[in-house]
Amino acid sequence: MGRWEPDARGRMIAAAMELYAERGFEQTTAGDIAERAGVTERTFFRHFADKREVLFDGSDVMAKAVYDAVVSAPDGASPLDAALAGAAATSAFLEDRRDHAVRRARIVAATPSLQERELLKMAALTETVTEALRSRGVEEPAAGLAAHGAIAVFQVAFRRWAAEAEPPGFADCVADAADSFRALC
Amino acid sequence: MGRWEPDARGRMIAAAMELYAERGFEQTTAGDIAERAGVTERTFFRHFADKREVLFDGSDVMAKAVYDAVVSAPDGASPLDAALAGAAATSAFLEDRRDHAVRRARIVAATPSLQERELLKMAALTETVTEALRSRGVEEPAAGLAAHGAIAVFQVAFRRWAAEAEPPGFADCVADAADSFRALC
DNA sequence: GTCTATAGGGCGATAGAC
DNA sequence: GTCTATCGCCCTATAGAC
Repeated sequence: MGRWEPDARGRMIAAAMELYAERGFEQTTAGDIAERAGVTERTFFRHFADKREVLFDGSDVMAKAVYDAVVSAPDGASPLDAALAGAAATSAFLEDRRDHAVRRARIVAATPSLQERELLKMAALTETVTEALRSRGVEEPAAGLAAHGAIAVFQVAFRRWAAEAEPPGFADCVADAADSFRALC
Repeated sequence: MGRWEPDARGRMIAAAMELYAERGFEQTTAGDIAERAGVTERTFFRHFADKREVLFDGSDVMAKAVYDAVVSAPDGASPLDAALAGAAATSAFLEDRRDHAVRRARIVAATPSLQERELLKMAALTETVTEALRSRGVEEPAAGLAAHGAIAVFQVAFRRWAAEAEPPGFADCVADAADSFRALC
């Protein structure tokens, strides 16, 4: 056992989730989070660029997995199918954490400033999928449009998965949303 | 002529565009903008909720036009076609202001925090289109997915229209992007 | 760790329009 | 007189600099 309690980062994330849920994002100061986590305010800002970022830990790990899933989709897959393979890959990060995902989504939905950050991450993910498609030889504008479509499918799937009392698995929600998307055209 | 110069709001918007372009968003304080516009910092914040919002004046007027266009699309139009009518309606706000739109887009693209706000407006616009589709009797998830598709088409169309040296009209860019989108499925 | 500039909210005073 | 825009000063928290 070292000089500090272990997992300061995890404690800060947990403390932030609690406080944002209890009293709201704006009513929570960085100092409040640090205090509950047993660190100084300065330590909080060394781990997280800003107060929002604490709710987006690990989003680049998921982005990497999405990229790999798109790149390694079957050779014959259409641009849309390859992009949708990326959407499906997110289920590994959500399937067994529904409670946490729903609580987090509730906090984000209640706070415009957190929605903005979430949308920026989604836009970055769209860019990631676009890049992965281009590495498969897909040209613009098809690459960008297929990526946007896959992200829309993901969002619609997540909303249903979070809202329903007894939802099917997340992967099934993605598959259903993908079918609805294909039916559009 | 009264005590104050008229159109303080317009002067603040112009001053902000200039300063954000000259020295960047972060390097510009609200006081700088206010000073150049001949008002106090406090007046700036009375007109705009925050430093970002000054670049999004009139976005709700456009949202209203988009809503109306979707609602009044032909009776037989598919959900996607109705949503795309909304995307086409934005051309009235852009067609004759390419220079301004491009300068503004350049500033936004250079600043993550402005991108976040832009994405929030786009998400709100997606919600607007979704609502308009629902008022036409379109059910979820088709409404949300068609709305996302139309917004993607808009964004792809805008990017091309802004990037090309001698682009066709914005309406043509939307039509071309819509064709590419339909080809996805 | 300390120090500081800036964002952005609260509030009362003031000056004009009506 | 009322209503509204602007001002000026006070405040705290964020987040960057040192």
